[in-house]
Amino acid sequence: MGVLQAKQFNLRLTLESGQFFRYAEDHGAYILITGGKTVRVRQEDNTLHFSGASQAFVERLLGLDEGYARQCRRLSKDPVLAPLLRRYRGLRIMRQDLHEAIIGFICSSQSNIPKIRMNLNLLAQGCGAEMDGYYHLPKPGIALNYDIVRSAKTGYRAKFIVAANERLDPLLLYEISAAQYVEAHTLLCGLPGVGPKIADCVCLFALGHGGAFPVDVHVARAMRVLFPGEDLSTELAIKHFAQQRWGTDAGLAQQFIFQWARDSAPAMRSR
DNA sequence: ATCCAGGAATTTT
DNA sequence: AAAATTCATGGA
Repeated sequence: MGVLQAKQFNLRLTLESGQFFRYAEDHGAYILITGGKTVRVRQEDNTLHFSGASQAFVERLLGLDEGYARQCRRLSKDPVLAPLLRRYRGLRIMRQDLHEAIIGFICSSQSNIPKIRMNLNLLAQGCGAEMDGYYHLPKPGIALNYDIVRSAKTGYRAKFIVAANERLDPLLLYEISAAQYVEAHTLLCGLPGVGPKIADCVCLFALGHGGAFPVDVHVARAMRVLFPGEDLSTELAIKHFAQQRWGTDAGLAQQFIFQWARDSAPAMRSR
């Protein structure tokens, strides 16, 4: 058990913003099933009650480091972003387990959040690592059975998940985590089923590379609405524009833009 | 029924 | 090199 103060933090918004999939709801609290721990977290205003892991583990996972206020202050100077920051104040970037994030985001290709969560739940159950009544994803070095991955309804992604998992030994995982942003992105893109978008998701949500800017179909649409007149013809052009405009805060900006795009999806459907 | 979903790999211009 | 097609599956 533990208690910590967390100002400018919204647990629900952060967990349900599409960056993290291994959680379950339980009577107003969240169970986070990650990193070999089953963590229970509940927020009351600026107070966070937690159990199942150390305070340091919880703070790292949820992105509760200093620096958020400064990042928000810098991004608020952008008149386009300022209203989004006000609306979604407390939305943070998590720092997840690298191996779990890679598997999770391979599942994310051409999918949706509820289905990704279902895939990972089935995969964890199929691999059988139960703890505290919850099933955890297999750790690095545990070979994945293709039929089990396939039976998790991962579709055409199953072979990528198995093949990527084969390559993800502790040494490669360490090299990825120790690398700078661009090199980490390159290494990740070398994995089966990992392209530039998923590599940026991993860089941002697991490795803490604040300049990473994953461009999915929603963010691309939103960027073209928010910045008409700019050359945002390709995903790469959008990413470069964002990195030039927001630098190492680009990733946080992306998270606000993605949230806004989700909320206003119907209105943008015809773009 | 038909279409789309936080893309990437493969094949075809 | 750029553009089109394919890849499973669940939900609307």
